[in-house]
Amino acid sequence: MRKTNPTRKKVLTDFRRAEILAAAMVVFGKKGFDATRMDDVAQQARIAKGTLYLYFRSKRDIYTTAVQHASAQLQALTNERTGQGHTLEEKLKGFIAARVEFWGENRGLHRMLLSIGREATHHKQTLLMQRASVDILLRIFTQAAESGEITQQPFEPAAWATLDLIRGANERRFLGVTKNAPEAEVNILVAFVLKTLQQ
Amino acid sequence: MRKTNPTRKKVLTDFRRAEILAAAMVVFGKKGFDATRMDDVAQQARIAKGTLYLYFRSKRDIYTTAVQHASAQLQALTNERTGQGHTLEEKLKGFIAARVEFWGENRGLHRMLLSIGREATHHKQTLLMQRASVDILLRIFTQAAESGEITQQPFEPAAWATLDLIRGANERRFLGVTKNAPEAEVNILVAFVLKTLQQ
Amino acid sequence: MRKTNPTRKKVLTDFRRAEILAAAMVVFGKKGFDATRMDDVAQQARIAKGTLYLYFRSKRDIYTTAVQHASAQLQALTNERTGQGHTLEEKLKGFIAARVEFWGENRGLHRMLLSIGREATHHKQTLLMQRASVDILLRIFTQAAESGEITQQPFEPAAWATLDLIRGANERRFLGVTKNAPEAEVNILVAFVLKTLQQ
Amino acid sequence: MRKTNPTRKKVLTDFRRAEILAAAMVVFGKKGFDATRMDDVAQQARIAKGTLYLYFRSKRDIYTTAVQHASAQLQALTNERTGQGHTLEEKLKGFIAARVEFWGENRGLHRMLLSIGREATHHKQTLLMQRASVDILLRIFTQAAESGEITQQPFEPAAWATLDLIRGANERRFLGVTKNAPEAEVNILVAFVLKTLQQ
DNA sequence: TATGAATGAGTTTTCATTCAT
DNA sequence: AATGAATGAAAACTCATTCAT
Repeated sequence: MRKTNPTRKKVLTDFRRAEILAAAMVVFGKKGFDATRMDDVAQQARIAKGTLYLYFRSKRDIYTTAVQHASAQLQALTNERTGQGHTLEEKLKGFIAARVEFWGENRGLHRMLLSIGREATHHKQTLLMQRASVDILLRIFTQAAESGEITQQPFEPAAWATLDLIRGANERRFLGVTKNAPEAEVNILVAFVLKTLQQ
Repeated sequence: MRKTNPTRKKVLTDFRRAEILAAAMVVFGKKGFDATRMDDVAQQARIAKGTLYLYFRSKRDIYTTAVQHASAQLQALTNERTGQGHTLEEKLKGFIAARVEFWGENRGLHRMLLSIGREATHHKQTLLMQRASVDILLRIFTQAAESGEITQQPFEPAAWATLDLIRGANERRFLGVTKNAPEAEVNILVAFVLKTLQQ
Repeated sequence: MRKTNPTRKKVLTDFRRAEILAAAMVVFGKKGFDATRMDDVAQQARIAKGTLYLYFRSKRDIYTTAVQHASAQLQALTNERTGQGHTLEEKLKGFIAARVEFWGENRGLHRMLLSIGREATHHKQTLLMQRASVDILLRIFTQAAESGEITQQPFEPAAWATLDLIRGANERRFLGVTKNAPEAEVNILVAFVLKTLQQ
Repeated sequence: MRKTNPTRKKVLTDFRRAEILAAAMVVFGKKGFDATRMDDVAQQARIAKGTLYLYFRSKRDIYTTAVQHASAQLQALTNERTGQGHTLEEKLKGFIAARVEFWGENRGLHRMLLSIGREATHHKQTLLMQRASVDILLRIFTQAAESGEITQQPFEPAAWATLDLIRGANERRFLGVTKNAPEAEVNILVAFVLKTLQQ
């Protein structure tokens, strides 16, 4: 008769939400927001359509939450990877490796997020996420300049260029255009970016 | 009994098709494929919705044709611009300028085409278009290597990187993140790519 | 090629709207707002479901418009009928006859409107309509008092009572509980109300 | 082997059913049948949604039972109140007071019951209930005629009119249109009905 | 040829009812 | 007996496509 431990309930709910988000990422990633049917998400999550609405308010709610989720995960992974490095090259490698790994494991999401969304509503979210990444890079570059590894210069263009190169490389890997191993891919990208920062 | 010159007729038809395609590019570019309504396209083209179906079989048909159209236009512009140059830098500048100009005038299309489409059906088209661009770059790079301007190396990575950088720069211009004049943008990009090709 | 006379178009649109409203009144009246399916309305109007949405924004829009329509019609009929009378009895007869006739011809609507709607959202509309009727009665009663036909008194209770009696009588007629001819019904009601106004 | 007294069990069951019915009356009255959610009823009854189905077969079953319940209660109260009176006025006052009190305490139910229901299934129930009330009134009126208090006449119209007036008065009180105290309201109604019965 | 009103299949969302715990 | 998460049928509404004019 008594309510069971509310924490227990919350854990279960969070678990279900996570399951649904995982399923949604797969389907949204494969088909995009518009072409995704709630039926598809439900089927992927192996639950009934109506159940989705016990955990999320709407299709858009699922999408938005999935994006925020992914974004947070990526930032965490980036901090972890870049924190381990000391030289510019090490930090840069960490930054890039985080993105190659993360998107490699969340391929669907990549298109969902990094190709600037078709729908105007998604632009802001995408830009915010990119902005956060650029800021991390700027910090890395500035520190390297302060420690004399590279010369001072306006780093913003190089930061954006770095993101552009990573995005392109990932896309081509996911589409099978290129077939480098992740580590090789990372090294190629690091080399490119370092060249970019040279005088 | 027939009076109308069939050629004359064809010209008219082509003209109408072109008008519709132009309208469609605007709307598809602004809203994306799914969010675009046939009503929107008709209104933009200043014709009745039903008329669209006299010139195209379906919404998807309009989309596909628009993409092919744009692709052809871009190739033509690229050939023209790169043909005028003699040094690596001149040809590269032509290549990049063609893309900055073209997409600047067809902003809508940019998202429509260069962000790898969400639906699998669009991938092929996008990749074909990119492949054509990469091939042109490879030719430019190889000629420069032959003429001793740069050292021989596997140029494919640099070619793809060039496209990545152009795409990113254009996106940011269209979204207002960066505000460089076209010429300045081109110069920045050329410099980046040349660095990329250095030892 | 030229647009046809815009008036012509408006006439057609109004006609369609009227057709849909008529159909909607029948179905809403029979089943009530919630239990009515848009399919039902469409079928009753002999058009496709989607067509409803070319003329009305939503189910509620159809309902609201139908109510306003009916309300306006009733007011007009009331003014016509009461305007013809000179004595209290004649005017009262006009007022009541208008309601017996009108609802007799729009039975469905009667339940839709006069049984105070179940849903809170409909109360305001219903009350506004009743208020308008009460005001007409008050004017009639006051004039009769001024001309000495009846004694001055607070007329509002009698006005509401009049509406209550008419509603009940109509309901019973429509449900087959009573079977008086309309004229007889009107006379009975008039007699009741006149008694009510006596000292 | 059985231990539990079946009567005891039945008492418990009846108690639960009564609790649920009370909760249901509140919610149905406030929102109407269609707009009421089983969740609402469960919450109001402070039990789980599933539990409702241990005591009732369906939403409609709850509704129907609630109506019958209310109807029986009203009849009982009416008998009690009218039984105390000796003159026409006293009995009539009892009859009306019973209805003003009862509905005042079960406001929700009022709309649920007395506004002739939208769905045909509800009509019969409502009519049966009204018929019972009319019969009581007829008895009161006939007795008064026999004792010479009023003259013989067809009393059915006056009986129905009485119900109409009570219903209207109650509705307006519940909606806040009028604000008379219950006793005042009763007196006004009695006066109206007595006038109605005069020559 | 051009129109735009009409269509109805397909989509998101709701909620009475069921059922595993 | 009680719970409340899960279900899926059903409803409102959209929009690509058709077709009578």
